[in-house]
Amino acid sequence: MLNEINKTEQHLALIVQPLLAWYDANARILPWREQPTPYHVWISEIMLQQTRVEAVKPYFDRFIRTLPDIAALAHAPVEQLLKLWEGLGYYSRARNLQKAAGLMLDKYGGELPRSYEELRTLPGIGPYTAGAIASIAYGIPVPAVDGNVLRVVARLTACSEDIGKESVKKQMAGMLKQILPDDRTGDFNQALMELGAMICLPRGVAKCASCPVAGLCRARELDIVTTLPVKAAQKARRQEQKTVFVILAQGRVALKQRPAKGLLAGLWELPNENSCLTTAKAQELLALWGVRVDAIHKLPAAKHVFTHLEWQMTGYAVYAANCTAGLIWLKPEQLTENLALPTAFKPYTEQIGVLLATQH
DNA sequence: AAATCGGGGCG
DNA sequence: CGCCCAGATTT
Repeated sequence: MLNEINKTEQHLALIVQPLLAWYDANARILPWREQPTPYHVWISEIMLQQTRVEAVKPYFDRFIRTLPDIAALAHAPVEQLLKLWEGLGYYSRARNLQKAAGLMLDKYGGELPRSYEELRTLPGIGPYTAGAIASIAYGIPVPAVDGNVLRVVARLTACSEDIGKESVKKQMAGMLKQILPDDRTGDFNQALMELGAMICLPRGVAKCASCPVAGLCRARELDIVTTLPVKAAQKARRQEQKTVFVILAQGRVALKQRPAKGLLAGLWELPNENSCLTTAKAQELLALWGVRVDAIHKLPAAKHVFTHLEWQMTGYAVYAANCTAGLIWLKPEQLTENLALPTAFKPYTEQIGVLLATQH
């Protein structure tokens, strides 16, 4: 067994030089590569967790302009932070970013710590991100194993094990650590990811004809590229019914803040109920909230898909006689400028302007 | 080990 | 519609 790993390692070692040469010629120009300071590398790596490069680009630029350093991040109002993160998802990433910035001020002289182990202790920094920051920002020889790397290595070595298993990730990280070129650890880690993102694409669309290490790919030899990597099928999503209210009064719309924990923690939302209500039942609930209804009409149904959850939404536009206590009433521009709203409510929030302008 | 936590792009 | 993305944390 150990012998098998050694053989695989010797084989993998052959990719280092051609991969680096390919990276030198083909690396994308990305905002966080322009001035790869530890702070920039850190922010980009957190944003890139489970998120595509193209989606991150505009968020990264705006974030760095607004909060250019660790101190600015640590001292930013949390509402501003969440507004900068609005639409990017996995909002605990933003909160953890700020917690970690505080720790850097308190414990690390206002800088990122310079070792894998210390980075790993900070909130939001797991095995991948610690490896990425350590290697890219500080040249420390540690691997950075993300989804791209798992796919690339699984194919190069014709590994048919489930890449979701922790044991498989550790085995690959162990092999990569042995072959890391000491003088270019950050470039090597990025080159593996870049190859996965540009050439060694998921499913049946890998561009093997353009791959700098196609001649070293066991999966290609065996003609099993499209069957790799192997991943366990994921469970079906839980379905949830929702009734969402756009409640309007005196040129304002009613909002409320979500709980501090759980899904979309602390973000703002349109008042809603976890069931599909008829107009009559909706009126009863509104009465319970103290809303005096002048007019109510149904809005189109909408759906929002999360990773493990699906909202089937029905909506009501409600013209109210009063601005009820217990709800927060805002003018449309206050809403868009200051508060972070989840994308899930977009089908309804984007109608607020028109609904306010409509006579009822 | 399994569940939770967003949102979007693409075949 | 299902898969996957520069994953981490909690249970």
